Amino acid sequence: MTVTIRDVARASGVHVSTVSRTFSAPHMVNAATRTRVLTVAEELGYRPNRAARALTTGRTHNLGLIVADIANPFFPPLIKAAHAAARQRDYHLFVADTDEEPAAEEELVQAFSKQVDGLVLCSPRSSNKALERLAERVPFVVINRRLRGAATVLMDVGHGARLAVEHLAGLGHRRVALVSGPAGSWTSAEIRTAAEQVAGIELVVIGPNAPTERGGFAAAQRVRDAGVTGVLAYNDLVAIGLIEGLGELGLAVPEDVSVVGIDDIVPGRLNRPKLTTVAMPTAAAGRLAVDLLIQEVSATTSLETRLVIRDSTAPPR
Amino acid sequence: MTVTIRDVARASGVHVSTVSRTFSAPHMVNAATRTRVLTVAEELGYRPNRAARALTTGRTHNLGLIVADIANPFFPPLIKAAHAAARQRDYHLFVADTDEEPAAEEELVQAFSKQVDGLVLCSPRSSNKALERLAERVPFVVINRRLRGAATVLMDVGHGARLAVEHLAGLGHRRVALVSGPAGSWTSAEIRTAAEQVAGIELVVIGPNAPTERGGFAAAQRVRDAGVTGVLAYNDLVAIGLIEGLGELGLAVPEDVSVVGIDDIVPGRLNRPKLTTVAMPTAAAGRLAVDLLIQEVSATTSLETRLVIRDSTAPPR
DNA sequence: AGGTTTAGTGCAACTGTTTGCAGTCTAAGG
DNA sequence: CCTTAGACTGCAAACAGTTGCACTAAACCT
Repeated sequence: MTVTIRDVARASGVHVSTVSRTFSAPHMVNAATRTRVLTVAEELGYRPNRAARALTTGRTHNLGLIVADIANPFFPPLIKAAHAAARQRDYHLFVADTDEEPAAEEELVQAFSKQVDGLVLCSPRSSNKALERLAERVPFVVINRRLRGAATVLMDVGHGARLAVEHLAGLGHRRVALVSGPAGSWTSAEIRTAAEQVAGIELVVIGPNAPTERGGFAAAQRVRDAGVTGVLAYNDLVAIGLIEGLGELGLAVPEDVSVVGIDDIVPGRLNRPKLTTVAMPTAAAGRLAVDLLIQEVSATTSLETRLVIRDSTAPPR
Repeated sequence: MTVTIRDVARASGVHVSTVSRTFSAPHMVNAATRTRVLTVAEELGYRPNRAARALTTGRTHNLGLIVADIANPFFPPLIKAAHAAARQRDYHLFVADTDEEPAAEEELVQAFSKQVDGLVLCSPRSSNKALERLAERVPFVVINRRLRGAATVLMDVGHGARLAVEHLAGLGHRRVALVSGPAGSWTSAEIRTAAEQVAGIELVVIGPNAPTERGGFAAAQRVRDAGVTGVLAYNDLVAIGLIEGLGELGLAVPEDVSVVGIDDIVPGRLNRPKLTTVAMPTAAAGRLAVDLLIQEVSATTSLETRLVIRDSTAPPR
């Protein structure tokens, strides 16, 4: 029914091992036989059975990608790029999501570990200890989290955050709020450290907050009370919620308060105001992570971010 | 190194076949032995090797999902739901994207066919003939396309479109444009048929158009020239582009023209105007498709859509 | 009591590929 | 002309499970 290596062998008058080799080690077989085998294989419609191959070699040619939430607009470009990179090297990609529950993370890694050659973890929330334990089961590369010993792809939010605050400073803002993210987030810490380094700015930190519109909305009150004219939000969702919340309090953006987001996930041209934000190289990160994984190189990479200035920032009045 | 079924067999004093059965057909083995085997397996940290299992059974316990573009906000909720449904039944999901190129579709199916037990195709663009050919290679279920012989999950856009046009009619609009989608799209045809059935409305069809913001933007001119007061757009992206385009021509939404989109993909509360649109049950579709696939039932299902009324529609003035 | 079902387990063949080892043949080196 | 190193290719044993069949022993039936 399904055509196997044996059928091809029989039809082309060679031994199965030769057929096997024309696919997995072409240089070991004579050019003439190789082309013969290949044409016969083509005619018969032979496709190597990956399960069988996996069984002998121990490599599945599958990779796993674990993100917090597939439906979070931050991730799809990353997933897409990772997928493309994998495909290019004849790997396939499983995508899983933890639904923002750190507990699901370990469980997923366990479930995947036997059937992938490696894993990409995006902003994992598990403890260092847990991650080190998992690293023994299956090789992985981490995105947006510093972890000694593991290959790492970082997006330099720190740099982006500094650009953002400098942008606000340049517009004349002197008192700026940082509406931070969830406690324990590497990204959030990174942003804060960078923001604090900008000279000539008085920084007030408001948080921790949930990294959602709701979280931003809830922070509006405190932002107003802080008496700031500029805000850097943990991410775009928070920024959106915040702008909405400020509106309820009678404060207009950017007229009364300037707001900068992070991630650049807000699509569409319909947004008012269009959000000034820090664009993240998500696609590059996805691609790179997969490349590192396949080539089994253990490196730490830091990707550039950039500030996109739109309409949610203006000089203070 | 890796612990196999044989190690478990030895350690628990039974034959490998018994161990195999405690995992793949528990009812066939005595309760006492079963628990003994299970505890031994647990102690040894045994995990069944899916590749080996796939080799003998011919079933990989993997499914494939092919969409046009992972990064298109319409799909992630569908992917997420499909993934969750698969996981629940101990299946894993490969996601692939065609990058909107119909040619990539067939190629992907080919590549997947040997290593998945089934495929979910979202709005496939290949010809009926090509699809029928592919159906012989691997079972699949189709989302948003009618195809005899294949299991099908439809989202009832027709109904949604009718609701939308009736909503416009109810507001007092008499002349309405349908800014349609790409030629050959099942969805676009469906929308048109439904829209034409609404009584008391003069419908002018403008299109075909690219299903993008750019496409909508480009259609603005013709919409103005058509002298309509209401518009139903092929999807939200088109609607957004159109609103932008109308703006450039000096027409305000909803004051001068009412616009209804389809898909409900525009997130965030910052949009002005907030788009009246037809919400699609994408998550339900993803879940259902996977369920149908796993259970190998061949059915045609039609999922309800609903109209979400926001701020982009108003009575004509 | 004798025959028959039934539950539980063992045996061994089989799945499709890879790969170390051994053999053959050719061409180059001495 | 003999030796030897390559270049190819064949052989057969893995890889980690599943499954039809045979077998045993206990339970059931009349």
